[in-house]
Order: sequence, then structure tokens, then C-alpha cells
Amino acid sequence: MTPTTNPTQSAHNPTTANPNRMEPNERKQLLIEATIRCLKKYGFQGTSVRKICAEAGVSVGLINHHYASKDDLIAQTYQQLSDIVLQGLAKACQTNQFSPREQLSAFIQQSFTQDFLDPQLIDVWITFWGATRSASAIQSVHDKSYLAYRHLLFQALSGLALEKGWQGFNANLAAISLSALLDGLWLESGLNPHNFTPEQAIQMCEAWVNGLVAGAHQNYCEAWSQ
Amino acid sequence: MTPTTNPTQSAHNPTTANPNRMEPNERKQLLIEATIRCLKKYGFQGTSVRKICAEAGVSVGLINHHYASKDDLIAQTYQQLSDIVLQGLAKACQTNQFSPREQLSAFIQQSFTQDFLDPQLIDVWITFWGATRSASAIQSVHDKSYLAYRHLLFQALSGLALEKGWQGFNANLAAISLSALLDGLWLESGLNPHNFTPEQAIQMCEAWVNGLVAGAHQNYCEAWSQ
DNA sequence: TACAATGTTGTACACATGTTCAATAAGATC
DNA sequence: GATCTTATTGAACATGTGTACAACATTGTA
Repeated sequence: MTPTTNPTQSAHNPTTANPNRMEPNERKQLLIEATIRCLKKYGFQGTSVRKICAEAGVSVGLINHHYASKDDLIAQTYQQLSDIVLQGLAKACQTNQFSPREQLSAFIQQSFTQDFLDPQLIDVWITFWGATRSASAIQSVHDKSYLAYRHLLFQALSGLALEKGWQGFNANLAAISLSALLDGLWLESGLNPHNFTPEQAIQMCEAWVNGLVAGAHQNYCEAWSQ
Repeated sequence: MTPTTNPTQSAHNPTTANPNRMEPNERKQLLIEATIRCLKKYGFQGTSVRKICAEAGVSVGLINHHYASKDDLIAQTYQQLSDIVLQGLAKACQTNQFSPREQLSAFIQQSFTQDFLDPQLIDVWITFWGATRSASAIQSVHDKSYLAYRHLLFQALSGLALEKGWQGFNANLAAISLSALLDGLWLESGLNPHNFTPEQAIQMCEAWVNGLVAGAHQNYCEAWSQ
């Protein structure tokens, strides 16, 4: 499998033989990473096919060989970025030992980690949001990831309601509300990082949960809206 | 002043004499309105100088006669859009008869009026957010309008704290939190209008205020974070 | 009526955009 | 070693971009 005797035989390994030629999946991954870097550097508007290729150290024509179009590449980049964020959040709060309340705190804490608060990254995110309605490929990625995102909060909030014995608690609506608060804070910290600290962001989200426990949960009961 | 006898004399009125020639301010206003329509129709990316001019029924060169650049026109359009939204909110909640709690309800109610929930309009807003960090002209417009936006909430929340006798209540942080919730819900309703109804959005914001009153206000006291 | 000022036009320019495609070369298969 | 597949290149294409500018038209002023 690994010929060490004859150096020329190592040329048979398709991934290391020639830096110019790669397995499709590997190359596609490299292109996505270059796209992310470009989006951070130049923004959504400034990210062109040529800049992505330059960033990846690759010729102009290659994108259309591996992807149907530039939009296709952009959508798949969004997909991957979503997955990374989502996995981080899921890992943080889906620990078996955690109580529902602790899960919420873990989710909140994770949302304002250094990695997540990179203004450039948030800016990329915002531009994806901006492209959501015009590009259907991006729309479907958003819908899917937002659903998974909300589901994590839904589970924790449902558990909390069960624990506290809240009757008819609409955990879905509460999840929408908390995710809106998180997104809103995340958005604002991207637009102007100096408005509040990460600690304050966490404080505000914890306050939301505490308010829920203190009495706001009644507003999420089915009876309330009727 | 108003010659009705001789129809040819009406040609001396610069605003009505020739539909092609207008007073600068009037023309600029028309260009801004055409820009808004284009942003709604084609999105941020799809809005070009030529499309704006076509929408305004005007020649290509005219934009650069009235505005320093396309970016200048875009920034001033953002400015005007911000002013409209802000005035609507200010008018809704700055009624003298209203108690602080009623002011908050009015603000919330106004935020989810039919006019405000136009998905196309929200989409325009999002793309402005996306352009914030790259275009400094847009950044400064955002900073200014966001400050005014938050100040309205700050005043109402300060009044509430005074009424309730909350000691050391950080109304500024609470205003950030409520505005984040509002923005987050607004954003999400733009990305997918079918996730929740305007009534539910109002319900969620009211729940935030009720949670604050029920006990979350303690988390916004200076002592809490220390 | 003549003149200056200026709103408006449409062509022209230089450049950037996404995509296509024939040519090249490397790896896999026989 | 010959052949097929395919990753990669780079020039070419058609189109779109924002801006500049000379020409024209309309207004207010003398």
C-alpha cells in the first residue's frame, strides 16, 4: 500500500503525486475554503470567480468543472458553514448529563464564543441572508439549517417545560423567540462589535430564560393567544 | 403668480413646464424612490445604475449629475428608508398619554404592521446590513439610525424602571436586548414569512416585557454582572 | 434678444463579470 | 506500453458594470 522503496512509485498516489491534480472531493473542499476566505476578505459582492480561483491557486475554468455554476459553489459553501456552526452548537448542548436549563446555558455560551463572533464571519452570514430570497439554492439551505437550529432549542425548552410542569407550553414558539434574540444579538455584534461585550450578550440571553421561568412562560401557553 | 389666461405662460413654472426638466431636489427624490423599487424588484446585486434610470424614466448619465456616485445614491436611499421607519416608530410610541408599558406595546405593535412586514422591504434592509461593513457611508447611516432606534426603547424602559422602582436597572442593555429580539424576528419573517404570524411576533415581544417585569429585570441590574 | 447657468441626453470608454471550450497532461485500466 | 478517462489550463466570448463627457435643451437674467 505504501511504497517507500521507490520514490517514483509515490507518484501513483493521486492526492500527493502532483499538486496540480487532485481528487474531485479534495479539490472541491479547497475551493469552498477559498470561497470562505474571499467572502471574508472582499464581501459577497467583491467575491468573483477569478478571485476565488486566485485564492485557491487555480485556473479560472476549474470552478465550472467542479460546480455547475458560481451560485452552486456559493450555496454549497453556505451549506458547509451552516453545518460547522450547527455541529458546534449541538455538541455544546447535547450532553446527556445536562439538565434542560444547563443545555440552554451551554447553547447560549457557545453562541458567543470567540469563533462565532468573528465580525467577518458574521458579515458573510448576513450577506447569505441577503441572498436568501433571490437564490433558491441558498433559500433551501437556510430553511433546512434554521429548522435544525431551532430544533435544538425546542428540545431544551420542551424539557424545561416538562420539568417545571408548564401545561400547554408552546415550546416551538419559545424556540423561535430565543433564536430570534440570539440572531439579533449576533447580527448587531457583527454590524458594530463595540455595542456590547460577549459577556453581556450571554447575560441578555440568560435574562430571557430567567424571565421565562419567572412568569413569561404563561405567555407561551396555548390558552394565552386564544 | 398663477396665470390662467395664457396657457403658454404656465411653461414658466420650472416643475411642471417640461416633464423632462425638474428641480434638483425633486429629481433626487424621484431617483431615490426608483432605487427603492429596484432594490425590491432586483435585490441589491441586481440593482444597477441603468436599471434605476430605466425605472425612473431617465437617461443613464443623470445619476452622476445629481449624486457623486452610485454608492452615494444607495447610502442616501438607506438614509431615507431609515428615517421613514424611525418616524413611524417614534410617532407610535411617543404619545404623551401613554404609560411606559403602553409605549413599549405601541412600539412592538408598530414593528409588525403590514407595512413593516413586507418581505421585499425586509430583504432590502438585510442587504443594507450586508453592505454596512464594506461601505463606510452605509455604516455611518446605520450607526446613527440604530442609536435613535435604541433610544426610543431606552426611554420607555427607563420610564418603566422608574415606575417599578428598579434600583440600578441598566435600561441601555435592556434596550439592546429588546431591539435584538425585534430585529431577529423581523429578519426571520423576511427570510421565511411562514414561520410565524405577526400576532405571534407581538406575543413573543410582549412575553419578553412581561418576563422583565416578572423578574428578569434583576438580571439587568448593575450588581448582577459583578 | 442675447447670454449664462444648468438639467438632461446618449454615446463612449475601460474594465469586470460568469461561462465555454479546445488543448494539455496526468492517472487508471487493460 | 497503449488507451481511455478526466482534472486542469488559459484564452476567448458575450454581456454588464459605473463613470465621463460633449452635445443639446430649457430656464432665469440682463
